[in-house]
Amino acid sequence: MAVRGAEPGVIWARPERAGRGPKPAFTRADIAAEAVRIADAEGLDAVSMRHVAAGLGCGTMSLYNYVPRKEDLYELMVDAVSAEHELWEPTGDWRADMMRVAGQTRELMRRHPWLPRLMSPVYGFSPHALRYLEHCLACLDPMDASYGTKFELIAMLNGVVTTYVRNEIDSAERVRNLPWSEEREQAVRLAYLGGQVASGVYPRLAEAFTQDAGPIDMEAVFRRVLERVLGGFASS
Amino acid sequence: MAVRGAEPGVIWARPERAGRGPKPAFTRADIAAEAVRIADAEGLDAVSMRHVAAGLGCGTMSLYNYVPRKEDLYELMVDAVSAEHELWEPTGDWRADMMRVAGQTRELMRRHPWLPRLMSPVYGFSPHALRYLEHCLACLDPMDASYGTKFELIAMLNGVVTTYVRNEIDSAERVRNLPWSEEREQAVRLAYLGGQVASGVYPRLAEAFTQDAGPIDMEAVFRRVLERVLGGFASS
DNA sequence: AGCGCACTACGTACGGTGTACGTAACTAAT
DNA sequence: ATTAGTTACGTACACCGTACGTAGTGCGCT
Repeated sequence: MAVRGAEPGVIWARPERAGRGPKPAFTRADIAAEAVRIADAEGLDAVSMRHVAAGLGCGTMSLYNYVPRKEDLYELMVDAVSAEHELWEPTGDWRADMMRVAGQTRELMRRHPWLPRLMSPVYGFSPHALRYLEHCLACLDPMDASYGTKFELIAMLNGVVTTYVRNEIDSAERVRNLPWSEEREQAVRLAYLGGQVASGVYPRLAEAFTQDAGPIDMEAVFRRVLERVLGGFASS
Repeated sequence: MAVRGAEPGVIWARPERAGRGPKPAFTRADIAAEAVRIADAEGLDAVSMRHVAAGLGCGTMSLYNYVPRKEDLYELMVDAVSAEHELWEPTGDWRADMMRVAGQTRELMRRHPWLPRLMSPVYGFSPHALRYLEHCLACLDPMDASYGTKFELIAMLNGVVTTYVRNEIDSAERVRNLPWSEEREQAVRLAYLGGQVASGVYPRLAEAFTQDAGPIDMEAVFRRVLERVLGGFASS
């Protein structure tokens, strides 16, 4: 009888293929690809064990031979798309390089809108994540700082990008999924907000809302915020 | 017959009490408090409509009179604990004040470890969130910047704190929940990581791991990172 | 005063989820 | 050839969110 999930931790630690029984019908890559396909097409919530198994053309429980828990399936997915990170020869300008890294991460998340929800530093040690980390460190070679500081910078940058893109995506998705129209939703929200602000309890918010009427250039905000973060690290 | 969820958006827009029928048995605050109690005691996953209803001593479906969708229950929870934010008279030193805000947010999230998972800027307009925002703006009065920049700063700070605390909590929770021992888990992870790093494909990672042997002072890291972010905004 | 209606309350039911467990087929090592 | 470890997968369980129907309640209007 199989060990059935008694093994600890990291899925990457166990060999993909055990020597003994009949040869597996799928690779981890197959499974990850199918899960990613589903998530891209129908959203993360559509990624269920049954659904993925059906997509692969096998029984639901067969999946558990490859993936001990659903969490591990998520980990496979994150690793799979992390492979899309394009790596390049560092230019020597670490700030520019890190900006480029951030931009790529952002593009990655836009291609796979479910990524931010799964991004957690706990998943930080998959093979492709290691490649990515090494690449970041290479870009940071010219930076005069300890590895500790560099890790802080990388974690920070990832965190900021994740948070930022998550906002973008979540609001967009929420608007798309709601049954009533976007205008109706926005009208209700604005009416409520206006009412609250008009109460006089929030004078600064009130002032800000009369002031900031124009639409905001998200692209510019993104770049500016990142520049600031990098600036914070450069000065030290 | 009741309207049954055909109303759009924000739960805060609809009045807590309608004039017509029998008076509701609970307030939103009651419901939020119960949900928070459960989440604190048994984790966010234990917060189900059935569970909350049982805790309140009413039928499951009765909850839907107060809370159109589960997402709104989450929104109530976030607002409820946001009330714990202590507000003070700004000191005039906006960097110090914002550091204090961040520290409080962190404490809040440690008291309610499920908070980071629910924190999303989409929930940014609950009554207590507005209070919090106004307070931040008050702290930022001495800062020479547009409201746009100030909002960017606040969002950024929240994002960083959330990301940071989420790491702390998620890793802790993961370790606590796993059936095998922490040492075994860490041993497996380290063995795997060591093997990967020893392959020679990640020279910088290898160097970093031989170097950074000591335990890291999370408190110091937290403060340092925040200082950097604030520094990035101060210089502009 | 009394009618009607908007509201509360709540049981039932449906379609979904993750996954524990039992069983049968298969193959590599002994 | 035997056997032990693996793969495959169907069944079953305990949960989830919530659509819907129905009964009771009391405010607002006529």
